[in-house]
Amino acid sequence: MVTLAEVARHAGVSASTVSYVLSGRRPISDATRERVRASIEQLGYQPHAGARALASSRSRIIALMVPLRTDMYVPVMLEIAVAVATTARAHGYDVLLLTGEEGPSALRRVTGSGLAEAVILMDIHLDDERLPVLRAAGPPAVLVGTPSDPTGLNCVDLDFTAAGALCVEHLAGLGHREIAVIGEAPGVYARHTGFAERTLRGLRDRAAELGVRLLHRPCEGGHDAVAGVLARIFDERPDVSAFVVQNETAVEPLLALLRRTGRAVPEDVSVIAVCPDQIATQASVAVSSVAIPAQELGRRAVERLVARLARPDGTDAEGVELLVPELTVRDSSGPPPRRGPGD
Amino acid sequence: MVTLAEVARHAGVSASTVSYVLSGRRPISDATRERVRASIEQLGYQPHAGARALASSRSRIIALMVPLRTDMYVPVMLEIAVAVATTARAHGYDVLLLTGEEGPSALRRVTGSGLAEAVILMDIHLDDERLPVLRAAGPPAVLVGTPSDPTGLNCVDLDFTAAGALCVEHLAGLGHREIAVIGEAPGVYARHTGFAERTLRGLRDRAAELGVRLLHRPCEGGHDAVAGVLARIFDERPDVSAFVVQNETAVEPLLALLRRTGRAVPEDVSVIAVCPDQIATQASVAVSSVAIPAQELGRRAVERLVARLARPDGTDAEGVELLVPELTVRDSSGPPPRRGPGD
DNA sequence: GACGGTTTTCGACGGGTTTCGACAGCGTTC
DNA sequence: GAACGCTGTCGAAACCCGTCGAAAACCGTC
Repeated sequence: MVTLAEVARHAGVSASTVSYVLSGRRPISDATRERVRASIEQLGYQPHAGARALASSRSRIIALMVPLRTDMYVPVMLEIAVAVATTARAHGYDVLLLTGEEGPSALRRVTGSGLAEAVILMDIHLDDERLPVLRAAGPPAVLVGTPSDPTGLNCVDLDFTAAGALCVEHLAGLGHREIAVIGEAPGVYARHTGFAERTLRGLRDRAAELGVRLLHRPCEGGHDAVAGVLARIFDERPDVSAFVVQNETAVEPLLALLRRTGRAVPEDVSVIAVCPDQIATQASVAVSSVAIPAQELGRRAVERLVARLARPDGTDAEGVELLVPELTVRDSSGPPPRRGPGD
Repeated sequence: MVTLAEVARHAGVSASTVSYVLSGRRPISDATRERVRASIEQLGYQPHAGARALASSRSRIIALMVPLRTDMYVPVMLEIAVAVATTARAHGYDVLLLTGEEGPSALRRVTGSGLAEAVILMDIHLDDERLPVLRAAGPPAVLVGTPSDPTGLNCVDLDFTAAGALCVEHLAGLGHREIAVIGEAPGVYARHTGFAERTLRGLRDRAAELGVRLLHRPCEGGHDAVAGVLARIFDERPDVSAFVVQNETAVEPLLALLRRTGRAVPEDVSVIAVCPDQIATQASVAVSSVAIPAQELGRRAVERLVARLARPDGTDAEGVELLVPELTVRDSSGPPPRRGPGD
């Protein structure tokens, strides 16, 4: 392995000079710099990451904690992770992949050992057990998601409450008075996953304001589960004329089931979803949807973190950064059917 | 930050003793060990990762390179990644997340700088551009997937050729003589992605052996794309009685389209897929499928790597480890319809 | 008191980063 | 013209924190 000392010898300068050429933390004459650069090139020198981390106490590594469960929003998760990785690289950082498995202690481990300088957390629960670690002399952190009390924390999230409201507004604006919500799997709510509960609140609050009836049912993924939930919904509320779906795996089954039971979308029933655009556009009916800006979330999380790490005084511009949801109207939503006198 | 020296002082021993308590590379008396342990506990000591890596020239980090494109087999990718991460942790390693974006140079970077000791590569193309880097004095590596020439490389993969063969056998055994294959997006074949091409070869070879006609069509994801491909297939080969699908996003659309065009599955048409079990079981008809053992692949890749790293002589038990595919028969495959004389 | 075995310490690394100071070159000043 | 200060470059050496080879200290024995 080539070391900095060898480069220095080769270029006829001292080790510190090479170091400064690399870091640019002090001016080096053009001639020297070029000579050093050439030596680095020739010898194929690469600074040793460990030595660097030791000497500078900066590892240039960001830890990313993804949920262990891969039972929900998988494409979104991966897309965020990839966006985090590429954005981090653009800023000279690498990304360490942590799963939720180890729990909060993983944070202490990678942070306390100086392995990672900062962390990004995904799959935030309202009362997330990792938060105490962060608040107590924790490392710089950004949450992708929002807990119930974000005080002292740094969050980036889609405004799911607004997303929920937006869905109801759209449907109410079209004339729907009775809406059903097909949600995530029951476990997601049981864990008090932030985005799911917030969406639900947004839906309910705006529904109440607009005098729209709302029925929410959690739903496991897959065709059969959706079939069961759908049957129950129509049983309880035969007048439902619109669905809001927040469950990637339920979109297509719902469309199929509606079709099979003779309900045309959007003529008889409207469907809108909170899901990645890919799901919405690839469905058998292009679904009106509120997109989940996965890449944007990942990118912003890293940028916040990098900005924070660049600040030498360690001040934390805490706060929640909410992205404004946007509803794209496609082919699955329209006015409710006119009810004839006999209905 | 607490250092090893402070622990040593606190416990009244030398630094090296603490180090040996930690590493266990040398016997330490019970009394001393306990004292040191207590001090570590009390002070909340955590060894500095960088210092460790520097001194031992082992970073205990494995780099995992995932494809940048998140356009195919997303759940499988994430599942493998998560399995890699958890298995690695179980062996004391952490995982660095690389995207394909940087290309082969990323391998040089993390490896040359001693950031990562070894790498796991996913999304292997037949003539992958990262392979030269690996062969030329490369780091320990395991590929999840198989290139066309695996000489000198370490691969873990599902035997996709056998998987393809298995599909044809199953259908031929049921009596089908005319099979259509709905494949991955054209881009996947254009890139010569290993698993896609191998599956295809397995399908074709066995079809030829068994005298079955086979038609292969790549297919973008999504309902409309599948509709187009399906129409073309029935146009070219009206007698197709079975489909093999290797494209996560095409399974459900295919089922829906068959239903809509009045073809019952499996009475009129059989469908089998090469896909994760979750997709197969959650579809509107439980699909007979060859599972993609994502977790197993991730786990084995790490275990091979760890075994290799543990070998002090650096010998490489190279070779390709192929998992035997298993076909699970569900509700989507059966004998072809009997053809009346008028057909 | 020498000896074998076990336990512990000393100190030299590993490869960068950064502080401090040396030195050169140049313009001022008396 | 010598002394002085300044800026712009660079080098020496301390330091970051573990690891591990070599050697010392300690124990009980013969």
